[in-house]
Amino acid sequence: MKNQEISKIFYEIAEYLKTERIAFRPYAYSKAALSLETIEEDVSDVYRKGGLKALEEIPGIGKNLALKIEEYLKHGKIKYYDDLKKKLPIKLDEITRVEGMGPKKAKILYEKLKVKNLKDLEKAAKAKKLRGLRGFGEKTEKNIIEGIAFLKRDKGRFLLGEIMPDVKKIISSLKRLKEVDRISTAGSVRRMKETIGDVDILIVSKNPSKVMDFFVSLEGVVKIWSKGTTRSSIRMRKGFDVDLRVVPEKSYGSALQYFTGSKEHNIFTRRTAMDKGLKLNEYGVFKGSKMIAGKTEEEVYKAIGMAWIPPEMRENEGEIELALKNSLPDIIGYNDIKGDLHTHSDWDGGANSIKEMAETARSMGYDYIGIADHTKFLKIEHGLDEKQLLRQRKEIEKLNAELSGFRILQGCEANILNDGLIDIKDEVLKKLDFVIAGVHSSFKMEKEKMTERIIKAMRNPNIDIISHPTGRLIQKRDEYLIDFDKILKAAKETGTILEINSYPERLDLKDFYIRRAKEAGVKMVINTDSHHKDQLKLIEYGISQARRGWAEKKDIINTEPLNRLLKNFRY
DNA sequence: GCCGTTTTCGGCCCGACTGTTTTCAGTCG
Repeated sequence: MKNQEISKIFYEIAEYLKTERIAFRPYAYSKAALSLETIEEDVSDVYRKGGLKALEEIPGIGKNLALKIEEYLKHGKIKYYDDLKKKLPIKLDEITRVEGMGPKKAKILYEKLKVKNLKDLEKAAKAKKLRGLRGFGEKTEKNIIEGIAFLKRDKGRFLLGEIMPDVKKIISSLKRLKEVDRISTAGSVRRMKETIGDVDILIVSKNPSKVMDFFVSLEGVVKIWSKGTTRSSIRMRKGFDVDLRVVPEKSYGSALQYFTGSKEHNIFTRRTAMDKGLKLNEYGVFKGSKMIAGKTEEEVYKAIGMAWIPPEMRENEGEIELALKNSLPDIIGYNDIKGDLHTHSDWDGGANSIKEMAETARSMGYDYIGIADHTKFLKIEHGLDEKQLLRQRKEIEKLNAELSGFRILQGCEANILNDGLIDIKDEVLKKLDFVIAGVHSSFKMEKEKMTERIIKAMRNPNIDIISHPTGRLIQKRDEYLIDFDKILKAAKETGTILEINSYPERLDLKDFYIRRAKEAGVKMVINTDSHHKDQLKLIEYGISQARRGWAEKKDIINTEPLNRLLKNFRY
């Protein structure tokens, strides 16, 4: 798809234009770049079907940019961009990734010191050549060296599940401060995005300097980027940054709305407000100079004619249109799950016994738990064979006899072999309460073969659930190649349930696919894939992913009580 | 360079903070 390539070029052009101190045109280019990034259609298709006219229909693309897109599609390059690069032959995108380095500083460094890339920049800074240049001093030099070190160490984004425990700790420390009147996370943490760049926190306080003093001296702070009375920014030992903002009580709601984002959501909400003759910013909603809302998010959204939108949905993916009509989906809540169906016990090398897993599940208020240990093909995971599964069944029956008001279900996480067959005999699968099947080998199959492989497993009437259906590991491994539409069609036909795996590096299905599954009428289940009883609480991330995919309670089978749940299983 | 029931010109987000200056430019969100 050419969208991303062209989008990247437009973003770079915007940066180049900033070095020339041109006003507004950079803004137009970045807006167009963002637009290309987010549209679903391939620009080559758009152009093929409707030519330049159709390109101009894309928001943010006018005559001029349509021509540049055409040029790229035809010749694989854009002359305007090449000329800009010739004029300033440096790796702008690379250099501006360094915290504190923007396009204008980059230009100065090229003109004075011939700095062209990250390497040159590091060399010059370490040789103390930056200090003395206009706008540069010792501190800037030091910050640049540290910024480069950070870039080298990390890709800059963290898994939600990786930093959420730290975020909760920071929030509860701040909450204990008597100067803090109100507090909330904002930004991508509040939207529960699968990866987080930095953490935003918003508070109301009548004594901000006290709060800021406390904030910058929190346990684990390794660097103070900035400290003021309305905003401070720190880096934690783990490597992520936290931004704290203090806002007045009367603007808390609008500030929360503003800083929660996403950027695209905000652009659209502000535009909607403008259409109604109102102005929306972080301080409130204004009619002329009169403030008509701001204290709570609910009243802010109401003032611009919308229903309150759950943070997880705020990505400008159609939620605003629905909020205007007051017809947002009633997405699943964090307390709607009645049991976890994908957990591992010490039978396959997990940390805890079946009984311990069940007790933890029960203490979380669940009505049932499914034990789904690996099966024999996965030798590394001590997979169970037919005999062991039948023995395990006896033990679970015994445990259930001792329990009332709670039920342990026996499943297994069987392997879908390369040919789509399952590594456990059907007559044994039939005896279990439910069966999960997943791909755990040969991830690099061709798309068609992999799709066929999974669909064949779905057609086995003993298979109820497909675990982590796309196989991705965030920042580590891409999803395997599958035709998701075909998978959905087969799931619908066979009544197979697709898993939303809550494991922080999986989150599989991801939000985008969840939404498609929901639209296709395919049922899903939110599981943790726990190998330890403490991991059962990871369910929060599966639920947030489901919310980001607009899933409702009725789309998720493990929101149902036991008797209804069991009807979803075929044998 | 885009956009438009405020429509073909004049807006486009702008405030906070740092590090440099000696009143402000650059960066960030």
